[in-house]
Amino acid sequence: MPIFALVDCNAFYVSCERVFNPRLTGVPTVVLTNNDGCVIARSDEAKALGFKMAEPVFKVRELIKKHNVQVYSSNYPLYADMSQRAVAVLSQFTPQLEIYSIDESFLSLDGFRHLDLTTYGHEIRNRVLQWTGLPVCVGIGTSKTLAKLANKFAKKRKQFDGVCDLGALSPATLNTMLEDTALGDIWGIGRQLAPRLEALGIHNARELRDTPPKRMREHFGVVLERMVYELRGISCLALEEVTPARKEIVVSRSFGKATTDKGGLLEAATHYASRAAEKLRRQHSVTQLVGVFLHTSLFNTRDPQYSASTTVSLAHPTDDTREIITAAQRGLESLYRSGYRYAKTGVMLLDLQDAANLQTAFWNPSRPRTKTTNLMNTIDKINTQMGRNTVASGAAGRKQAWRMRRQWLSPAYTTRWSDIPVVNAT
DNA sequence: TCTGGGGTCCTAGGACCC
DNA sequence: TCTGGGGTCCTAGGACCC
Repeated sequence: MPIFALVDCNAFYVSCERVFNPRLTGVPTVVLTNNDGCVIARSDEAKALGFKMAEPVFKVRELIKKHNVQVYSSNYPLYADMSQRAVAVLSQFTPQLEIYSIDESFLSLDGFRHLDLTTYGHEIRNRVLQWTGLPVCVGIGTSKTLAKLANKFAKKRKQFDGVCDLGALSPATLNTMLEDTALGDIWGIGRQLAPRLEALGIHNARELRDTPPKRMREHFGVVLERMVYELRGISCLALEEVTPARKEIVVSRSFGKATTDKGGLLEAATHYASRAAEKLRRQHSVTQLVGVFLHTSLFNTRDPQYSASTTVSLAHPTDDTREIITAAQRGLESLYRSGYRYAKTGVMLLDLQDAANLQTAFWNPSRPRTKTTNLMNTIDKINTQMGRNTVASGAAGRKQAWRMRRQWLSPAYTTRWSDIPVVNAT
């Protein structure tokens, strides 16, 4: 039987801010989504004050003011860099690791059965904290689903002190803990599934575990069937060490302020198209189908609503920013209707293929591949070294009135020379 | 006034084929 | 008047994740 550990960083974005701003320690702090729209990370103090996950900021203005809560805009370059550092530490504890998200990794502990895994978990926890400044919790179990659950116990129940190995618990204790676990706390059960399970008389994790898998398959399909096995400790979901190439790439943003202006929309689409093309090249893929969508605000019900999407096929597979921009602009032109206040647009790259596997005959004969590749590589290199958008399409605009709000952005402490913190020793 | 962004997997149903 | 069965591929939509 495999053994998995899930290592998850506590309030990751808030913790990243705290590493470089220790003044925030013990102070209620929240981090917001892009556009400063919703709360996505909360310190323990903020949770205690009643801040909810994904709550819109305008609903909690008073609460922020009343308790002098510290507010930060999302600083993704900082979080991505801190995430890499944490993974580098975790890699010292296992040869097999899956980066599951920016703040979570699955570790295979198959080769460490001879150790006391709870102790090992504490070593992981201590070293990540000491070397990166990030507090993490560790959950250990014989399936990914159980490791996720164990992590939740490690986080919520003080007696575990941040590390919970389900294998170290007696069956009776585990049963009680599963009975106390709401369906929604299980990995893979969301808002829709929970009430449907309740209707079948299944109310907690233990009852789901003890349901015949076949029954779940009949009612919900293979996903829930697998979940029952996973809860029984029979692993169905393997560790994925190499991140597979993305099957689609999406770049989309809500606007800082709704716009009626076609020019602004085209600028935004151009900007998103070039960001998407960068991502495409980074994973060495090519696209032959570019999707575009735009819509008005889902929340402003007084304004007339409009939502549309389309795809534009390309004659040849490509990773050329210029071709992708042209396609995105054409798509947007065809969708645009005047008289609406648009809140969001996005560009998708679909039908992705591995560039290396493509036969030369499929490339655009009017654009020699080597020339395109050299140009794109050069642009990517410049933008990596000199900062994003050092070289960019003029059609993305200079004013960028549509760009997102980030009112409370912290410095790029680890990724921009001018922002590196200065330490004074006296 | 103000509500994120980027993904995956699965299923059902239609088109089409032999 | 009668009108199979099985397979694949594609797409849209639902549900979930962080």
